[in-house]
Amino acid sequence: MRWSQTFIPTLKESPSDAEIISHKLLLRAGLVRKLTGGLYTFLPMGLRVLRKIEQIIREELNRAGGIEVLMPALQPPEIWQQSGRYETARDVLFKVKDSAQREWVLGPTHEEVITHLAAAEINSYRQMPKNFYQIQTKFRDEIRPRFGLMRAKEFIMKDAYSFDATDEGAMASYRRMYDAYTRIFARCGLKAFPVEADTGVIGGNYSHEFMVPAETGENDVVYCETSGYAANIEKATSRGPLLALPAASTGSVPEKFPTPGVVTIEALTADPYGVEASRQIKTLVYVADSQVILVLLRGDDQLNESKLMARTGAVQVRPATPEECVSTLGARPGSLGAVSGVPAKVTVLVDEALKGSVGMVTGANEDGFHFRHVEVERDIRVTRWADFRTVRVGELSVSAGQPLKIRRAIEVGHVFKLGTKYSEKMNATFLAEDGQRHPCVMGCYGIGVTRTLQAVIEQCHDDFGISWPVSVAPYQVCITPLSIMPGSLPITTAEKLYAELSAAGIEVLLDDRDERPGVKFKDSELVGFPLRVNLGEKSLAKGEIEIKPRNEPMFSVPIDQAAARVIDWVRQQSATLAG
RNA sequence: CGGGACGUAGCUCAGCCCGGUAGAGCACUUGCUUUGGGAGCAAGACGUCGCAGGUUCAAAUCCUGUCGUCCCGACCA
Repeated sequence: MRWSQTFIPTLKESPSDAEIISHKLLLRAGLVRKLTGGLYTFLPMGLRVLRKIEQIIREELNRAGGIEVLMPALQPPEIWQQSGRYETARDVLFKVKDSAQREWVLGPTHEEVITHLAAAEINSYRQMPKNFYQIQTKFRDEIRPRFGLMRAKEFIMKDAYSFDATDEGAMASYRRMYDAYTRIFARCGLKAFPVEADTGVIGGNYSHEFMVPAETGENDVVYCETSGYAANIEKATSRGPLLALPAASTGSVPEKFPTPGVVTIEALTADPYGVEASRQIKTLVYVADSQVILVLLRGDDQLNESKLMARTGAVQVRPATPEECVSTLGARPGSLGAVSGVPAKVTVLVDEALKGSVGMVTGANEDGFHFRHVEVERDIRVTRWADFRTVRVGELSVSAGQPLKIRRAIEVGHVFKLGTKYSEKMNATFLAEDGQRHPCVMGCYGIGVTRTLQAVIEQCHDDFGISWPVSVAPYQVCITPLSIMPGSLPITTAEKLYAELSAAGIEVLLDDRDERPGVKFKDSELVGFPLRVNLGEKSLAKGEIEIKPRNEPMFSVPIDQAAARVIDWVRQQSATLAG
């Protein structure tokens, strides 16, 4: 391809609505253009990268036994009602009406469609395992699209769904996909690593997210370098808070004392009270699926809502309003406690960090008063103990007892053992060897294709622009003649090299624009081609061609060896990425 | 949905406080010069100042509303 024939609108300056580096580079390198918030047009260079990532995904999934299908993006709401997600996924569902005022759903994912298919078509254990996948545009009614392709209203996703006759079979399918994902991201040149993920209301222990470390990511990953433990902070556990609780009881009974105007943990730590946050009990009132519950944490801990949902099985949780607090406990937030005045029907969930705690301070359910000398196990009616707190950096890992670290990351993939949640609801059953009907055991597996593209940029760039791994680069080589005067040595040599490389199957872009060398150099570095070949009068006169890998120093080779050296370089880089 | 900021040329932005002929740089067109790291000179084209009302002799500028964008938060199947 010739530069003048394609369309690469590069920009010197970043549009002001781009915040993070990968978003700026997407625009500056002419890969995409914004139509409106969360909706982007892929231009030729961006589309080529996208297709390459898709191709890597296809190859690896096919190798892992996946079979490609294509499901409708437009879906009837009935199947969403059947699975129950018409309600639970309400906030992200795009709905449209046709001319007859009939409602349709634009699919954010396809569990319902594929399970509907399986229900009709899979009747025997002999038809399994099956693993269907597709690469398709998804729609999600994001409240706040941001960061370019990272979080968009419309995005391309690879989604796969496995069907097995047995739990062991489902685990094997899961493992195959986990391994395939590892290879896919490695081939894309991405340093992505799997972390344990929250399984939400479905439960179970089999969910991993593939994370790309990046400060601009929207996830916090907790990890231990010694044991290799890594988990999404929604799921992560530790050996508990670092600060130990006081060992000795400070009094035999809870004692009420006045705390006028004190409504925060922090205010109680100040004079004249001087109660450290770790000696306070934080009493949170939540509404879990319309049920009012209390959650008690140590004052210096934060509630982890994902854990709350996982432990209670609630589909939706939210903090209670001040009015709901008053009607339940008789006091406003800031003076709440569970020592007295808790209605018998209200569930009291207590974080395990409070186990054995004595000499604690908590609200008295009376505005302006707190209790001191509280012993949780003695003075509070505990419905259930569990882990509800958010892990903090430096706490010790459960397995190795070493300090945990936390870092930001971009989620690019997710593997999830679903079990029979959807197959039961949508009646996807089969006849097993034992002559009985069983629900299929399912797994689902997603890769954000457009997000992966941007994650590569986020990870592979420098001050000059993008630096594509050769496996996903829009073109592997950019030939840059410094003069395009017809008949001049640079352009004739360039044409010859272009023909040789193309014949060898190398993807080459020939920068045939009538631009000054500086412009061509800057543009090729901005767009990020892995290898550039400079053809200038001076070096050609010496019988040499300059080869400039994007990330390595330039070197010169004799003209007649140039094609072979370029081909070698590209093949070597490709081989490295292919593992 | 709450809090904040911003909408002026294709892009980045100034002008707005204090109302009076709509600006700069980059990009674009033409010519000349230049030709190994985002060139120089000259000429040129490009705008209902987001939109709608209002105040005023007069509104990019002041007021009200509205739409859009971005940031923080809430949300994230």
